[in-house]
Amino acid sequence: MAETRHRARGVERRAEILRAALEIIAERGYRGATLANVAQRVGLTQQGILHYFPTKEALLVGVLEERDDWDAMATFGRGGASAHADDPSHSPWNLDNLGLLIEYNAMRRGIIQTFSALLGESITDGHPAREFFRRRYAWTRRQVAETLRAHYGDTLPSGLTPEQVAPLALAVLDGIQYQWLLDPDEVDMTEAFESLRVLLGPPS
Amino acid sequence: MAETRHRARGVERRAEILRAALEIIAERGYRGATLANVAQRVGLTQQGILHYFPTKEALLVGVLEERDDWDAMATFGRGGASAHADDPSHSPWNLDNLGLLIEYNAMRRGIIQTFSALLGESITDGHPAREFFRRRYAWTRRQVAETLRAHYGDTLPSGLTPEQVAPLALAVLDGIQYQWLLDPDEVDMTEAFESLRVLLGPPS
DNA sequence: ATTATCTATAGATCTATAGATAATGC
DNA sequence: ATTATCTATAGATCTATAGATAATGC
Repeated sequence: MAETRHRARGVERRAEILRAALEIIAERGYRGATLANVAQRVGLTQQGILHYFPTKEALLVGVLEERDDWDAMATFGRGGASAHADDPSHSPWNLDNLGLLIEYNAMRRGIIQTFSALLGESITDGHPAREFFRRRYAWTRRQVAETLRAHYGDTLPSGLTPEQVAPLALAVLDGIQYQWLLDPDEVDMTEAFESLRVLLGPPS
Repeated sequence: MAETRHRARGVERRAEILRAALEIIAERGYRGATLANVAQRVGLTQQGILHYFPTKEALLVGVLEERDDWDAMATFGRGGASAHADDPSHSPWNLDNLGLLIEYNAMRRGIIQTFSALLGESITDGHPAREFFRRRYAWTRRQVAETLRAHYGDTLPSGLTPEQVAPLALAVLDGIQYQWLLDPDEVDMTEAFESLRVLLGPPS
C-alpha cells in the first residue's frame, strides 16, 4: 500500500481521501474531525489534503456527494426497486459469500455511523450539511410514499395514506440506526425492519 | 437582569449556566460548543464558568442530569402515566393558555434540538454522553414496552409483541424529531404521532 | 508545464491552571 | 473564611495561505 502510494494518481488519491474522511467523520463527527486526522490516515500532511479539497467544508461536500449510497438506505427491504439492483453493495440479500457479507456490513456500519453523526449535527445552526439533509429528506419522503403506493395503493391496511406513513417509516429507519449504533447487542436492525413491514400490514 | 446579577446565589447561577449551556449545545452541539459561548450568554468570563463546573465535560454532565425532561419525551401521547402529571411542563395537553403553550413549545424545541444534537454526537467514538444515551435507551425501550403492554396486552393488533414494537415506536419519535428540526414546515410532529397511534392499532 | 507534497507560519481559538481581588456570611 | 469572578497565561490545536521542491506528462 505504502509502496504504491507514489503511483497513486490524483483521482485515486481523492477517493482515498474521501474514504478516510468518511471514517474520521464516523469517529468524531464533522465538527470534531480534523484535516490533520484525515491527512494522517492517508499518509499526507494536513496541507496535502487542502491540495485536493481547498477547505474543510469542501471535503465534507465531497463526502456528501460521493455517497449516493445514502439514498440506498432509504430503499428499505428487498422490495425496493433500486436502480443499482445488480451492484452487490446495493443488494446484500444476493450475497452468498459470508466473507463478503461481513465486509459489507462493516463498511455499512461505517456509512451508517457517518450518516447518523452528520444527520445529528446537521440540525444545529448554520451546519454546512443542513440544506443537504433537508432536501434529501423531502425527496426521500416522496420516494418512500411512492414505493408504499406501489405496494398498497392509496390506502394502507391501517387506513393511513402513503403520505402519512412515509415520514414514519423513514423515521423508524433513522431512529433504529441510532439505537443500534448505541447498543448493537440489544438492537437487531434486520428484525426491526421486519417488524416494521408487519406493522405496515400485508400488501393488498 | 444585569442588576440582579450580584444578588444571584450560587445555585441560581448554576441553573442559569445550565440553561445557557443547553441553548449553546442546541445551536452548535457539544463538540462545537465553547465555554466562552456559554460564558458570554450569562455574562461571565470563560473562567467564571469553570468555577461552577470544573471542566467542559462536567458541564455536559450537568446538562444531562438536569434534564429528566428527556424521559418525558418518551412518554408519548396523553395516555402516558407520567410521574409529573401535575406539572404543566409535562402535560402540554392540559394547557388552556395559548401563550403558555407557545412558550412551552419554544422551550420544547430547544430541548428537542439539544437532545437530538447530543444523540447524534453520542454515537461517535468516546463521546462523553454515549453511555448516558445507551442506558437511557435501554431503559426507555423497557418503559415503552411496558406502556404498550398495559394498553394492548401481550399482543398488539398487528400480532407483534410489545417488545418488538417498543424500539420501533421509540425510533419513530426520534426520527420524526430530526425531520421536523430540518424542515418544520413540511413535517407535523403532532400529526405524525397521531398516525403512529393509528398504525399501532386500536387498544383492545 | 502541471501536479503533488512539503515546510513555515499567521492568526484564531480552546481548555484549563494559577493566583489576585472583591463580595458575602458568620 | 468562603464564595464568586476576574486577569494573565500556558500549551494545544485548527484552518488556511505562501511559497519551495520534487515528480510526472508532453
